[in-house]
Amino acid sequence: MKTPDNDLSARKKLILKAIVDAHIDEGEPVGSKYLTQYKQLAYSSATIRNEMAELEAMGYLEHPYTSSGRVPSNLGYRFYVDALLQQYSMTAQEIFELNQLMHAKMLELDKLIDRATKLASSMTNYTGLSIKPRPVSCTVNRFEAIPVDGSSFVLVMLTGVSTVKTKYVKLDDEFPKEEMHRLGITLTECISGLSADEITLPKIMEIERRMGAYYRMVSPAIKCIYDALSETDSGDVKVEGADLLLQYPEYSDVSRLKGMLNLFEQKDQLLQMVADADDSKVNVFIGSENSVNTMNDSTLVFKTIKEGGRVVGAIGIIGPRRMNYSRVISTVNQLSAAISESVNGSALPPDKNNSENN
Amino acid sequence: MKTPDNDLSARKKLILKAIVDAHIDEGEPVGSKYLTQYKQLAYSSATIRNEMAELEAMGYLEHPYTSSGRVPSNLGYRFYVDALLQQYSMTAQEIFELNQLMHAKMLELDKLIDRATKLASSMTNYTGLSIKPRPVSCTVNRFEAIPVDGSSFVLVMLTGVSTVKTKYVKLDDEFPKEEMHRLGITLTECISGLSADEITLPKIMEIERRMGAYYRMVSPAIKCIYDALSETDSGDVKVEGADLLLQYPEYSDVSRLKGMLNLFEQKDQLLQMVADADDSKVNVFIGSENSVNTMNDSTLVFKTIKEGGRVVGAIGIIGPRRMNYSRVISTVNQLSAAISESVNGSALPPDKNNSENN
DNA sequence: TTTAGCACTCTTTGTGTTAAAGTGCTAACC
DNA sequence: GGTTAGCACTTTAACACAAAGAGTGCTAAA
Repeated sequence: MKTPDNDLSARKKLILKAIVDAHIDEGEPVGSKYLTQYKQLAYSSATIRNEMAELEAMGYLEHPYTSSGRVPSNLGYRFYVDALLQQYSMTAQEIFELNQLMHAKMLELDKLIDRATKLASSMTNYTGLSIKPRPVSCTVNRFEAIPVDGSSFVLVMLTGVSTVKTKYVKLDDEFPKEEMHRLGITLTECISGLSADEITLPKIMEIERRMGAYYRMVSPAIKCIYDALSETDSGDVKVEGADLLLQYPEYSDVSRLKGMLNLFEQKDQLLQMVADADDSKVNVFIGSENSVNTMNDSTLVFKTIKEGGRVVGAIGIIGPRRMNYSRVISTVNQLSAAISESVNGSALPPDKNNSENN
Repeated sequence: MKTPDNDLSARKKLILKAIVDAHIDEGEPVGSKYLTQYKQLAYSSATIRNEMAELEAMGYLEHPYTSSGRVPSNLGYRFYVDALLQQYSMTAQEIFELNQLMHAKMLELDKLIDRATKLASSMTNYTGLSIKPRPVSCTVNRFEAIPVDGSSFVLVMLTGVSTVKTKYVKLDDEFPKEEMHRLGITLTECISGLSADEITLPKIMEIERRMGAYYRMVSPAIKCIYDALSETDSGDVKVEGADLLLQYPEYSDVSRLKGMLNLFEQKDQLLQMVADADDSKVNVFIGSENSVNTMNDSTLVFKTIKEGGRVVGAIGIIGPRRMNYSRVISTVNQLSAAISESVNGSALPPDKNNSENN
């Protein structure tokens, strides 16, 4: 549901923007009298009152009760984000920190996303979410078996998505170390690039044949590969700076805080949102848009990170619905762009900031 | 400060235990009248009242205000845990789950600790802490360099503590893949078993000499090794099930919840506690024992996990001071014992449960 | 030594009152 | 017609105050 700009007169837009800005600053419902102090609104409180009544009728504002200032509705915030928001430009310090991150040359995606999320959280002062979906069809490009002792080795798997997985494999017997090494090579030759369900019995038999007398190493290794490829904990969501929520009055209500902490534990829901999201722009879920009803008064801003066309993660910021959108959106946008650049080698231009959902 | 048993008459002990039990069950201050319903206490409320007054004078009980039932003090809980608690025995289901964990043969310590913490949290219904200190003198037993492309490789490090670390190393130039492999072997030969500060310039020069014309691969690799060994985020604390806190009324007070969430973010403090702790038994920090004042009304129970005499991690449970101690202590004890067994190969007998601090 | 009884203290809960904030509407004004 | 001033109305927030409830401490009796 796109909200066309021409629904609203220029003055209504001005007033709506002023209300959202004021509410973001003050955290409290804003009244008509308060708005008269804005020099751009050279009208009396009564005029503004009339406009506010109309904006409310249109669904952009809400009344907590019969008479105490107005608060933007989800739709109001949505319009603000889509049409009224002006681009935040980063300070020198912020750009510096961002460059720091990019020059770390920490090319392992997992760690990169964690770091970026931490940075995003500290830059915005909201809680960060480091999201790493485990893609359904994860494949391994290269296997390497590193002997630990005679009867066990570490299987290192370089996946297609700039990550490294390791599994400790315990064998039932003693085997020569050279054979373990050879197993790695054989696995790479036979099943690299295949997803879990493409590793068929004939393939496994082929590997066992190649391993000759040492065929009994194969089965435990394959089991571990299955585990790694179809990891039961199907994705990972790390929460960075949950305590930051508490500085905002909306979370001094225990039940609301509870909802939020619950959301953090139900990582599936977050992963689902990321999976369903538009991966070309910054996504902004305001309030209870998009079904997750626990976050009725919160907003989630995130952008996915792609590698070779595949979504491999996302960094997000979650905070009160009354958040500093321009700041948060541009931070998330810049950081995810920085990571994509780092991972894909070439710099993709950051997307336009605006987004639409619902 | 050990509390000798003979400070208290048998009846006082009985009453103290009854008070702690009742308070754990009900969550509210307990009064003299309430206690008369315990059939073991065949006394009138007045008699119990007198005893309670004395217990309070001795410091075992506290008065929230002039007149509303008593609550155990830190000292009261301490005495309860040290002297009055009887061993909780696990149900068949719990033993089953525990065995499940042990049979997973997931020999990577990190993952093992995470799994066990998750299990401990769900078994006790309190928040779990998966604690992995980065030992000061972390050493690498074996290096392996796995080429990714001509100018980068993944450096896999098998550390002395059953963990695997990987670092992505980006080189400034193109190098043959065989040389990358040879670098791994050379590193293993020259600096395996050394800690970060033992990797001196002569050693590095030796490695460069051995790599001959390819000496320029060495410096980026060494840098990564330094990073890995002295990882700035010097340890890792994962919080499992923070939302479980919210079911306990002590955390419906926002400021207390805030303190707890804060504690979760200040991982250093937790790591310090683990580092200072007695590693031979289950540690129980009750209330504000041991300086961490943010957890005034909470208790932390944890036990370290040792491998080859070194503390390599800990699993812990944190919850309201009014927690089910017997349950929590035995769960933590069993799970950490199971991990130690799994890691050290041989089964160490679980320690005695009791503990003392402060 | 134990118990019954009672006065006392302190919290909790509910109620009524007042002040403040902000709206909605009407009528006047430019 | 758009804008403004004025005023009645509504609702919350804050405060005080009273009544109820719970549990103790103490005294005196069993």
